Amino acid sequence: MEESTIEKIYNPKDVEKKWYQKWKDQKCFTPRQGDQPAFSLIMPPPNVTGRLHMGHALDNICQDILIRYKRMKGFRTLWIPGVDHAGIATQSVVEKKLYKEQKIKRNDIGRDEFLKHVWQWKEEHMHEIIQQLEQLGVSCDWDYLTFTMDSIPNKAVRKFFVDLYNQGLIYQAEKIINWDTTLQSAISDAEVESKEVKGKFYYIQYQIEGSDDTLTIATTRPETLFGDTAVAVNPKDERFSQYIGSYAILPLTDRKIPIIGDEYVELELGTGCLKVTPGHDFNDFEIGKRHQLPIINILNKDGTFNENAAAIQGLNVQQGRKKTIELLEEKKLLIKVEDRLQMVGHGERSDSIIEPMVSQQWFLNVSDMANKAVKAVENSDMKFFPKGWENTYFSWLREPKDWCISRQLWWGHQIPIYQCQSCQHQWASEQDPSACPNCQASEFTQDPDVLDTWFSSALWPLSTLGWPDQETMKQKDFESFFPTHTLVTGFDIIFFWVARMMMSSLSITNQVPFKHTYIHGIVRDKQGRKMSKSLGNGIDPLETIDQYGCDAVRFTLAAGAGYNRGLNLDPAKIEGYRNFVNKLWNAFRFLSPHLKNTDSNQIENITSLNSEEKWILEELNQVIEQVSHSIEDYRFDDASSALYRFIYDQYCSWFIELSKPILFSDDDKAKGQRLQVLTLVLKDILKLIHPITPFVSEEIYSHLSKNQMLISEKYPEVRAEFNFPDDRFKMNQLIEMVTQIRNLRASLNLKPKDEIKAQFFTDNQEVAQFFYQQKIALKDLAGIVAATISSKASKRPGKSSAVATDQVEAYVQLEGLIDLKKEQERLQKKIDHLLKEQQKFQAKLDNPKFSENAPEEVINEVKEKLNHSTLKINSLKAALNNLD
RNA sequence: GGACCCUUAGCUCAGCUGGUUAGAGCGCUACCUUGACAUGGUAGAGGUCAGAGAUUCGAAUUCUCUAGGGUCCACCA
Repeated sequence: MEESTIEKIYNPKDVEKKWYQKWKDQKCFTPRQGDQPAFSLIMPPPNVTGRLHMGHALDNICQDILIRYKRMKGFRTLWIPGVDHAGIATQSVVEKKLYKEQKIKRNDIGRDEFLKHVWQWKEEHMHEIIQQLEQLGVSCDWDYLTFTMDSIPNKAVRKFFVDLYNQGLIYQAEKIINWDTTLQSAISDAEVESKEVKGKFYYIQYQIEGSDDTLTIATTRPETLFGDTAVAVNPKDERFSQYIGSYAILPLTDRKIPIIGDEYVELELGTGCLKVTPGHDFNDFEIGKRHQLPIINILNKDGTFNENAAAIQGLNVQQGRKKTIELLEEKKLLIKVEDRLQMVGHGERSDSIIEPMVSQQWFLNVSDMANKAVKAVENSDMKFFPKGWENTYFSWLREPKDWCISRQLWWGHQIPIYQCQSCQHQWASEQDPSACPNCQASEFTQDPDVLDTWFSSALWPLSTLGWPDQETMKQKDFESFFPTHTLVTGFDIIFFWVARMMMSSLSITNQVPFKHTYIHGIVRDKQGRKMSKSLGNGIDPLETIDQYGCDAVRFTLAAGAGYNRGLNLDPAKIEGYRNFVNKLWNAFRFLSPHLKNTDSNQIENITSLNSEEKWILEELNQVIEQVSHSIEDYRFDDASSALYRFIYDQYCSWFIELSKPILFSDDDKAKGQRLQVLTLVLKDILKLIHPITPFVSEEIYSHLSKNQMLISEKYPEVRAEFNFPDDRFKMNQLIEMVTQIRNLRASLNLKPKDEIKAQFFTDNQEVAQFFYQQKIALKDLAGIVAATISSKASKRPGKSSAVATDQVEAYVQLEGLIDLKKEQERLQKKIDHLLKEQQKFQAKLDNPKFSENAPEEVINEVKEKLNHSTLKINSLKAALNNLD
């Protein structure tokens, strides 16, 4: 034992710092050597720009629980941490900073110079996010720390890209894409969120060429008419089909555009006439393809109108719309305007309205990969927990669209496509080339675009283990650790990330990147609302750790993480678990003065154990079983609550309380034995709970075990020799009896200090003997002095209150204190309640259909219950009769 | 428009393949500074498991419908 004083209130701050440093220094997070099976995880890399939020905390804590558990189970564990370069986010942070501090825009200094600034920024800030991760207590192997733009990931990206290019799966094309006018880049379909926006439906009149007839067109985007190249009607529409083949005069311009027939147009929608803008609408683009319509681009990259929309050139979309309406009104071509709710695409990152635009981009054809990825889940090579999430996964992968992978940014993996300036040959290359492979000319240019950040993320399980560099793969032991075991993440990135890792890994290695995917819920506030800046309801994990301690936060998140979709976080909960951590601390604090030689992990003489000792060991077995199962099933909630109950109720409230008289007695033998049990159970508790609350458990353990750190201990297993069902039964009788007597005392308004005399009656010899041994406990816990135990044949005392379990009756004599009438009522009420129960069971058994159909187990169970309530009823009835 | 999920104590939630006297934490009430812990102890109140119907010997649990809430996907001009 250390001599230092043990504080009354557990103080997490110093403890956390101390142990994290020790674990790191002693390489506890590094996979151990040997031939044990491997277990590996990859950390979803947080953005280098970010600050950790509760979602990160939950995600990482679940992983840490798994890795600590498996490590203690003897696996060769590896958890690989990483940080994401987050193309868009980082580039804009640095852009803003440069402008703010030096009034420099990126175009002023050029690409290379700008990237130097970004790298510098990254060097300065990456450690911040790592430090935040460390505060969560994560036991990942920092030697494996990977940044998504490190040279190995870059090699991985280039190799994957070049292979796909050479297979013809990556291609360049002029297609309609989502254009983010703020970022001035293309983004993928997955990065567009539709949001409901209040808009208007404008009805515009078009003149038909060479006729007095007009067509009315309804649109939400009148300003795009400058890019229109047709009017479409449904050929089946009798109102308009006659016009197909004629031309309409496009208002505000001098152009005439064909009126075409296309099945896509719906009869009931709008006016039944559709303006077709192939350059700025996904559907119109398709219609345009079918009818070989020309494409007119009317927007600049920043979202203002260009010369093709001369009347509104230079205006942004909002202004352009207003101006267009004014012009139409002047010409009396605007028939009417209606309010309308519509879904409009917004950029995930920038939140600005996405403009569909036709542009030259790189695409990846994912059909085959997606197919493989679907099959891998269908045949359970990879399993989702909870299973339901595979639907989300399938829905994305079963209708794959080509992935737009190029981004008009500077920060990211530059596309490894080169073009020769003399022969125009285009090729993809894993290394920076020195000459054109076609004509050997040394003048060539690299495609300026970078790849979607998710393209490198898709390779994360491979690149973090060194792929494709053979040397590094060996050094990182790719062989052992790939495929990884479990991916832990949120459902919001099932298709962004999970699906894409599956696709790339299957395509490269023919193996799944991980065998399980555990999807946890989204952390929300107490009322179930998303945490957001605008609502101001965010809970910062680091502040919370500062306030309550890391273990309390970890336990709270673990207790909330199961198979649910949301985790509503209430600070009151964290406080509650802070108290629980303190409870554990105080259990240790109570024991510590009694502990001398605590390094023993043995019970010297199992046969000499008494019933309560056997009971706690039996209960220990139960909790070991339950916690292990729950963690393996990703039911961290079940694991936490099993531990909570065992520690709080079984260990602290009963076992420690029952141990007090022995520890304060002079019976050295009994004391020694009891301490062995107390210590063994406490040590197992610490081992069991360590994955969830690593700090407090390690701290306490350091007082109990001199040589070994808890993090490297072996996880408890169920011990066959601790199987004591009979003692469990006896102990439960005692617990029930004590509880009932306390209840009786409360109903009689007795003060805690008031002592009572009791007579027990039972025909169960075992229980009788046990109660006899527990005289002191009965005094301490129920305030009973002078108890006697006799058989049920004996005469019951008069003027007494009584309580009963199914085995034991207790009569409490309280001369003068008992109001006979009240007591009668109390007993009658109990009896009535039990009678109802009894009738229910009896009715079941009397029902012939029940006994015919129900399995024997169930029937026996009901019989047993009937028997219990009958026994109790008889006891209480006797007590009632005995009252007067 | 499709798909999925939720509705159990005042609050936040467990309740697995149908058989419990329907549970936990917080909150609440009463009493307690008993030599680990007031970040504590003991006891208690509180639920016709959203509603209706069906299957069954038996439904919080399975099925159908209704009402309310949520999430994701979708190009409805």
